[in-house]
Amino acid sequence: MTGRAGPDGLLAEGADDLFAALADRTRRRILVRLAEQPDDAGAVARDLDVSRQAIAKHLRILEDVGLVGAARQKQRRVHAVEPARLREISDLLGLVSRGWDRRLLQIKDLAESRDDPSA
Amino acid sequence: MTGRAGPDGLLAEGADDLFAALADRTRRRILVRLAEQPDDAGAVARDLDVSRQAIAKHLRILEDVGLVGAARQKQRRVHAVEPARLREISDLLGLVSRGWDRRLLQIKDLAESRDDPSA
DNA sequence: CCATAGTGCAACCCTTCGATTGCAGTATGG
DNA sequence: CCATACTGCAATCGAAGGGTTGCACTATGG
Repeated sequence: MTGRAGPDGLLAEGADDLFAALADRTRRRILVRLAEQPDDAGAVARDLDVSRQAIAKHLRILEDVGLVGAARQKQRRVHAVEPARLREISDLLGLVSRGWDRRLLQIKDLAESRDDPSA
Repeated sequence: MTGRAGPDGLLAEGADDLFAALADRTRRRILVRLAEQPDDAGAVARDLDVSRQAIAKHLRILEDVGLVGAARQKQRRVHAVEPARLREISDLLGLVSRGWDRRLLQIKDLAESRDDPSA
């Protein structure tokens, strides 16, 4: 996403779409469903009890951020979770949290000094 | 969140609120801002060029999911990022992605066999 | 050739939610 | 006691987005 480690990764260009994609419960259900079994939109829709078109929209979003991939099989479009992309994300979050931990060590002291009633 | 490792963590009860909290760009900006410097709603609002009330709402949400903590200082309410909670989240995501990686090794083979044009 | 099952696009409803403004309450400091 | 600077709640506006239905298109398989 950035290559730089630290809090600013959260504000990077693609971060918005990525977090937005993950924010929807139905999309997360789709991810879990696809992790169990790659399938086409219709099959997922039947399992999750949502219309095929709604699932298709979600799949489009998940594809756009690289969380799932798709491949044509005859007239079907079979979708599957993209593990590499997934790994990327967890790594990013790891970096962010580590960066914060580092910063927050100083900040904690700082905050305590500011708590000082002498201010 | 669950204690169990694996994709299902994404569907856990609190996951919705957590991802929703992280989904908003302004809230992520607030987190970064607070990581640099713990402060009250008014100060953050001035920096981010958003109304104080809007910031206050966001802070409430961030508090609810445990991403930030607050402490009274005289009449001020000073907010700061909660590193422990942050760590929790990245750990969860790590578990999820590792779980998926494991599953997806099998799934990849499966998908490739399904891609087989002889079908 | 026809029935079937998948896709993709578009229009629409309705709920959610981010942001604003306004006002009242509370505590600090002169 | 009064001015200041916070806080907290409420009402409102507008945009975004999830879900639905409907229709046209394509390709497989009898």
